[in-house]
Amino acid sequence: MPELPDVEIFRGYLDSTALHKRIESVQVEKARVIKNTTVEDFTGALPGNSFLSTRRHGKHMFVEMDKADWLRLHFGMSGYLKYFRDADDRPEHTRVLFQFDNGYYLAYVSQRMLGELSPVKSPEEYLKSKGLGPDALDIDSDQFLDLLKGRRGMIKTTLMNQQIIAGLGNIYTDEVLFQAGIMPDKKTSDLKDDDLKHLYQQMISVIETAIEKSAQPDQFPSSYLTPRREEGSSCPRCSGEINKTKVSQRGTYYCPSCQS
DNA sequence: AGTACCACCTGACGGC
DNA sequence: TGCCGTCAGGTGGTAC
Repeated sequence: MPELPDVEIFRGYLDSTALHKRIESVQVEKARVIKNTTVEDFTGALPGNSFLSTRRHGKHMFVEMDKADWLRLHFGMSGYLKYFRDADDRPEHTRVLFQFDNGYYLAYVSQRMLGELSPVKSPEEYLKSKGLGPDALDIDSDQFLDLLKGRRGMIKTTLMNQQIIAGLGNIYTDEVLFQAGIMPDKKTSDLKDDDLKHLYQQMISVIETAIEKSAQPDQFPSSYLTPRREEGSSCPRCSGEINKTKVSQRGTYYCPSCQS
């Protein structure tokens, strides 16, 4: 699930559980998820630190440490965090485990191991080095237009490009385009300014709604497409059939009569 | 600039 | 029951 709203929920979860607790030890179960440093340096640098604060940019989460570099967490396609005390509650695919001096643990879980953790000097430096675009919640309508105008690719591809705008992935891009009534394979350059303004409003609305609903699709408004991502389901607006296709090699759901 | 294709991983599911 | 292809909400590299 980890797109912008999911990562924002993870951030709030870490804030309300693991902040300001002294790290006693760090256990790396799968070295593959640690990037830009060795497992030894990673596990050696953290004990004695506390998590001071968190930030999020797009799908990345940054954790400020009091003595070491910032910690960057990315969740890939299957990652999440879990704070627990009893060993029985330890999630199955725990890849990194932080132990605090209050006896609790924070697990970084990633079944498919496509996520990653790395130390970074600062969030800004990392974002710059990767060329990430601004966070989707950090731009206004005019900036959105500037970022998208003149793009020749398909609108779904453009919205999912983290170098243009950071935060939207496959699921939420489909939802935003459904709410905006725009076909995912429409060329971005074919959209009028008014279309882009409407699209911007829907993007903000979808993201804010998703965060408000804890990124749980079963709590989304009944007008949302996301809980109906399966072939043969019916459109929440017109009751017609939801179609599935591929855009940029990704499974794409849309309503052929509500989107054009 | 844009796109197709492959790779990285694990696991669930449907067909045979 | 077992094997196999396909697919899954991410990203990065390569080749055209």
